Amino acid sequence: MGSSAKEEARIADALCKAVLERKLAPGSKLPEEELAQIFRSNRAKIRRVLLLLSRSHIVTLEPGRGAFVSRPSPQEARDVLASRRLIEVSLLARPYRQLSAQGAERLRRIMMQEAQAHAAHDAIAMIYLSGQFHLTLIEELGNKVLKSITGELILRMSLIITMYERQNTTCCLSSDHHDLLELLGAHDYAEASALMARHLEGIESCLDFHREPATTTILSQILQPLKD
Amino acid sequence: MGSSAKEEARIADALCKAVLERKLAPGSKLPEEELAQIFRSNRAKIRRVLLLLSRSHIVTLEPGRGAFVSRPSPQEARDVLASRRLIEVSLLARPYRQLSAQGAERLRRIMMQEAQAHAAHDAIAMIYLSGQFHLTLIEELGNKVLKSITGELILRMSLIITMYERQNTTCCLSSDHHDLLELLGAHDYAEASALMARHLEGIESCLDFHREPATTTILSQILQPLKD
DNA sequence: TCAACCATTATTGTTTACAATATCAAGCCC
DNA sequence: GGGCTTGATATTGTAAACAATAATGGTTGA
Repeated sequence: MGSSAKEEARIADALCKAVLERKLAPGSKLPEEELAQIFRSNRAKIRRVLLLLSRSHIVTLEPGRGAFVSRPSPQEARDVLASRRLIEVSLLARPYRQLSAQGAERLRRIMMQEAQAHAAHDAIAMIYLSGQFHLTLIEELGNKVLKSITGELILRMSLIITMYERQNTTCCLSSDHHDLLELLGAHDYAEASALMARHLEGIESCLDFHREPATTTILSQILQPLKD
Repeated sequence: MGSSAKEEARIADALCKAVLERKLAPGSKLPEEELAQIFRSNRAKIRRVLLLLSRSHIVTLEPGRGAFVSRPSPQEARDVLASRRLIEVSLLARPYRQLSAQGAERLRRIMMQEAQAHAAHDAIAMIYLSGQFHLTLIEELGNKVLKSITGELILRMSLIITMYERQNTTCCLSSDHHDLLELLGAHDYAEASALMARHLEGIESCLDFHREPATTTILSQILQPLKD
């Protein structure tokens, strides 16, 4: 059975989800044996997953020392942010196609879930849904390749925000998503693009690259609930 | 010694180079044992390389059947082309920084090599240098993340062109690179961006997605000279 | 008391052999 | 004769044992 790829995808997704939800802090060690136990897998599969994640810059492999959750440098962080800005802002300014009725509906549905998560003070759900909103937008106005590229950038942004976020800041204004959808419904892409630029700059303004955070974080209880 | 990563990078680079130079046709089978012999390596390393290349969409792993050079579908091809166009055209329109004197010098050097390759009718060198020109441009006006993203897209474009190129067409007008550099030297980014759009559209117009090409290609003699 | 050194332990990296699967060819039935 | 089944072969996939390396802790000597 070719279920091995599926199982590895499951493990990789669980790790990515943990990164996305800010549970796995940058710098955390990822011991192979321990991960194998947590996911009821074996070292070989874990090893392949870590190799793939290292290619996505989510994990850093240090030869002889093992795998760690990546700690993007300030420069890398700036580059990731700027790249994402370029893609999303430019796509909105000149989308490959108009936003369809179904597309608008998909986005509206996500936005409503965001509102629910906001009301429930579910920060984790809000982070996830915010990403989904952006990715769906890109898929609707752009294509799957851009979506996959941006998906990786969003994942890296999670690490960046975890490392460099200022205290007492409330990032990710979900009200922007509402306004964005309204502009897109009116096919005012120029204004939507400008709003997206402000939206992303808003996120960036919450970051402070001067403080070198001591994100030595630990693991097993945090990952334990992921195994199912 | 941590030389294993280096060796795997060497093998991956050789395979990518072969794809770039259109020597490895899409659909070609990549048997692990044979690759191990060609590169004087072992199956385990080859296996890791193929896994990584599959993540870059250069190689497709079919469970139980092995690794093949990817055959991008017409839809994937269109998406890759459009994504690259978005990134390069947008970056030129609003670069992160002005083109520096050193940057212009780097580009000029590549362009001169292109002219030499053109004079020598060295098609392979021309393909490689054209890619280098675009990547250097992105690094100078943008950043390393965008460069790496575009590098992967260019690699995928090689597969696409191999599969869908019309007969008797001369793609990649190197004269465009000359004009581009001139516009950038004058800091006329709007015009440079427009030229880049035409340049990339020119490449796309050489493609024909209707013909399903029988690119069942073979391997060992083609890869043999790569082993050194 | 602290620092350097050495032995121990744990973790990673590699190789090997083995199991599973797909491919191919011949034979057989229709 | 064509297509299907069946066995042989080759290739991929997996597991386990082994080797190498880095982290750990304790000892020794100043």
